Amino acid sequence: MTTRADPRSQTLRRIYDALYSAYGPQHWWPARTPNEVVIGAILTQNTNWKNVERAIRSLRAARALNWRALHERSVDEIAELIRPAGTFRVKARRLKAFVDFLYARYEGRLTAMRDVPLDVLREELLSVSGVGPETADCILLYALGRPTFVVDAYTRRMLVRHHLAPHNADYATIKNLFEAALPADRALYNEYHALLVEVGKRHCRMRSSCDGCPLGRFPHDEAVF
DNA sequence: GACCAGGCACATC
DNA sequence: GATGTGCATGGT
Repeated sequence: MTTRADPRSQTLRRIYDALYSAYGPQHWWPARTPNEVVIGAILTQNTNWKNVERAIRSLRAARALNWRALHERSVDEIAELIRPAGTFRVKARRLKAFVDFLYARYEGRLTAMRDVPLDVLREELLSVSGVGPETADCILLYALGRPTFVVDAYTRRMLVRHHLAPHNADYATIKNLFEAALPADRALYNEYHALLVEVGKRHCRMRSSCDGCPLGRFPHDEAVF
């Protein structure tokens, strides 16, 4: 069991401070509305965010960037609109699965989820086809404002590089590492994840280097991913 | 032309 | 229950 007194917890808090000092507030998630957050969370699966933006613009131009439209349109129609996001047939099915769930359980409104306990809601989201742990946590944190830590590929890389987790640590283990180290604060979880993406994009992907990385003073390997 | 990007479901062992 | 594979675009 990890506790807040665990040296690793202290390191995770120091890493947050270092990232925040270096980059400042990130103003995440990059979406205009909670609905867009959910749609973006599904579209960004294994996909560069720029391609997601194209797909979201396409949906908006077709007046399909809302639950009613997605509920009424066919999977094939949605697929054509989101083509730039890649794996578009799969993602069209997943958007459809989510909107079907939203209508079946919450009258087609995210706001109707307001009074559902976090753990219950998380399980419900995970039961939707196409919503795995990361997508569920993105929805909970960024669309619904719930304090749940989002673990993505950058988060995992950072932890492995800095010897804070083994490369094969599963999602729940990594999530618990952060949640044990930090108070259950929505704004803090939001900012930390966003900062990890920023440092990851700059320093922790293929052909990037550790030069100038704000985490340089923390023990790490300069591995290439 | 190869490789990668803010995962997930499904098949198979 | 661990591991492998398909999905498919646009950028580098």
